[in-house]
Amino acid sequence: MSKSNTLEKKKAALIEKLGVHMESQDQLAPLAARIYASLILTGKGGQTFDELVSQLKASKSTVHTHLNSLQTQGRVSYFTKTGDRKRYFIVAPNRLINVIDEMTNNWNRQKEMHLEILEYKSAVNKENPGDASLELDFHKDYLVFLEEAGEAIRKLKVNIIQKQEKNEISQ
Amino acid sequence: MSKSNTLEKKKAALIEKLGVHMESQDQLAPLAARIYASLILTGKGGQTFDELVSQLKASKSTVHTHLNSLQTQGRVSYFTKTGDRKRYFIVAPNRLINVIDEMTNNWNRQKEMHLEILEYKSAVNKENPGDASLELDFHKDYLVFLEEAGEAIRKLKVNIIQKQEKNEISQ
DNA sequence: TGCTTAGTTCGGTTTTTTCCGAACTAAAGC
DNA sequence: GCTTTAGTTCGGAAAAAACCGAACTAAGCA
Repeated sequence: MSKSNTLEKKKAALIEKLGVHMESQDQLAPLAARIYASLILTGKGGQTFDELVSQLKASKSTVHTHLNSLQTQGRVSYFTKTGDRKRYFIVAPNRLINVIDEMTNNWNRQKEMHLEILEYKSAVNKENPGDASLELDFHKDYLVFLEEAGEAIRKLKVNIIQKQEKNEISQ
Repeated sequence: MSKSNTLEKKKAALIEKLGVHMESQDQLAPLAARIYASLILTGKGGQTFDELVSQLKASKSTVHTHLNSLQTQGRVSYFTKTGDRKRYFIVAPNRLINVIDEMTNNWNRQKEMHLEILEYKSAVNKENPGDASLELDFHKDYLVFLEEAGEAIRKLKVNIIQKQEKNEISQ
């Protein structure tokens, strides 16, 4: 707990920077992003409700609401210490795998959208043959891209899981 | 121009669906997402300002504002026909490459953020040695992931460009 | 020169998001 | 049983985003 003043300031500045970044990146409300950023920078030790309230100078109710939604989103979880009623909030373990999964899910949704668009466009082409202004190729290329990007990420996921398993054994 | 009523309805429904999807995906205002969706479904023929206004039942000013920002974002452009003052708005050519570039830029920004976090965390560790609660590994794994994902996407980009060049020659 | 078409600007309304405060609950400790 | 701690709920204020209408410009043409 002997953190120097400079480090406190550095942390506040990084919370701000990370917060702004994640507001748009993860579509979080400003304060939700700050909470999440703070937990990232704090690590496994976690932060209590009150620490977050005072550090971020926000109301209890707002911190509460955002902590809740962060938890249902699977970004945040907490642990307790026996004989201590406080909750210690932390970044959910396995976040890296979650991020990867969210990314692939997202790409799958995009794939479905483009398939549906292709369907619509070929229906239009059937009524208006010889038009060829509908750029089917764009969507086909996009689909190939999504397919291959997904494959690349899937391989990375396997690698990461294997690496994690190895680390657990050697601990 | 002899589009059947069923197709019109199908288009409206798809605009809606694509619109909702892109509102969150690309952080566009509802109407901006509808405009963009409509242009995607319309293809190279493009749509005029007035067509968009009447199809989307929105005000000229709103359509104008959003068309403008879509253009500065590089998502939309337009062409004109000689002797016709109207502008025909279309999805910007080369969108696929743009999307890939945006993705890699995004990942680069994330890399910088995580590097900065690692820097902060090792500064903390220097003041508090033997703590080890700061999970440096998470960020290191994340960086590896971003690095390799970026590499995979870069290869895809090269493939797509080569394919496009081949197509242009054979046309 | 006046009229029409195509697009633009700006002030302000509506809607949505974000946040807060005050009152409340539930559990532990004295 | 009363107090403190830790968290929760809910009604609504404040701020931000999205959208609109009316007045305006600029270019072509009658």
